[in-house]
Amino acid sequence: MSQEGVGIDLETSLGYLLKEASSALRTAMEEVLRPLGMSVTHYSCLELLAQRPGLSNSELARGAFVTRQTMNVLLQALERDGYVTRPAEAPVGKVLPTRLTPSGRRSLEKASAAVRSVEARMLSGLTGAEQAAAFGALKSMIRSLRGDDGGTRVVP
Amino acid sequence: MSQEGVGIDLETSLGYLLKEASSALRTAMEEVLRPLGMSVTHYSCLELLAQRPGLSNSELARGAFVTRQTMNVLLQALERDGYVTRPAEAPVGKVLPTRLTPSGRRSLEKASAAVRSVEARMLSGLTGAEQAAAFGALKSMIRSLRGDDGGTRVVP
DNA sequence: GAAGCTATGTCAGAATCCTGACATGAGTCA
DNA sequence: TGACTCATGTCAGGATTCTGACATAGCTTC
Repeated sequence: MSQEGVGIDLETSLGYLLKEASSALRTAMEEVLRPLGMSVTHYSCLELLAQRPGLSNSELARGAFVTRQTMNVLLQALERDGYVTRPAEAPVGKVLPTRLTPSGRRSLEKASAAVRSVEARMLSGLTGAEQAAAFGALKSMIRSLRGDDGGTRVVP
Repeated sequence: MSQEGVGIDLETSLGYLLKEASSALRTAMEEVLRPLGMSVTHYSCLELLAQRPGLSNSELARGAFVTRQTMNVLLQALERDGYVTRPAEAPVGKVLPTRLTPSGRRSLEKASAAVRSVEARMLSGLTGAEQAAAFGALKSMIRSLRGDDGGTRVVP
């Protein structure tokens, strides 16, 4: 069957499959994070800070694939609840380096374990070689879509 | 370096890479669709209808990864602008089968060509074998995340 | 036939996220 | 030094999407 020349064949489109996989992953993450009272963006922010302490608001936003404004309101809430800290004044420029508090680190631990189990389930049907191949393919797709090979990356 | 046992290593996480690739694809699609006055969901709806005429509102929502309510407001706008048609009364049950109008089909043609070029660019650095491997890996991930192998699929 | 379950279309309200805009600080170049 | 460009943090408004809820239709089971 396929298509008669017009349109994109959704059954064989890697783009559609990419969206489908990403959607399924997000749904699965939401399911395990909801009992912890945490959203995906919420978790992403904490995980980023655990690996790169001192990240700025804008860098966190890029790393979590949201805008600066969205990350800003999230950070204000996290700061109010005592999960992260930001200096009152910027040590240099306008950048406010953010750090996890012990409370934030504790909160992240449970969430991270939950997300790790989701990722393990996602990869359960793949061999190590297949995972490596998928990794390389995704890297290539991102590079091609972005146009340039360089660019600012929060997670290189 | 990597991680000291805690958390997910974002540099090697396939989940993070999946989100990154999906985000890059969405951004690229938005860029080419904006000049046509079309959003990604807008385009997805039209493309789905071109391949599966008579799809219902709920089925379109599942295929475009949004809720029924979101697709409903979109369909009302598309119907008002003459891109799709729905019968005033359901021929059977409550399901209203939706179809593209000639105007909608014309509108889709340009958008589809633009999206096709984005997908081609995305895959430009991959061989056919690599694309096939990525396809299989993504299929496996989706199957594992969903838990069951069956389930209702709009695009099988 | 009646009861129960699921799925659909739709409405209303709320939460989320983004676009636009502004002032400020750092780096670059003449 | 001064002008220019770029990035950052932040505020306000608006657009988009989701959650919750309702009535209804079909299917299954008794």
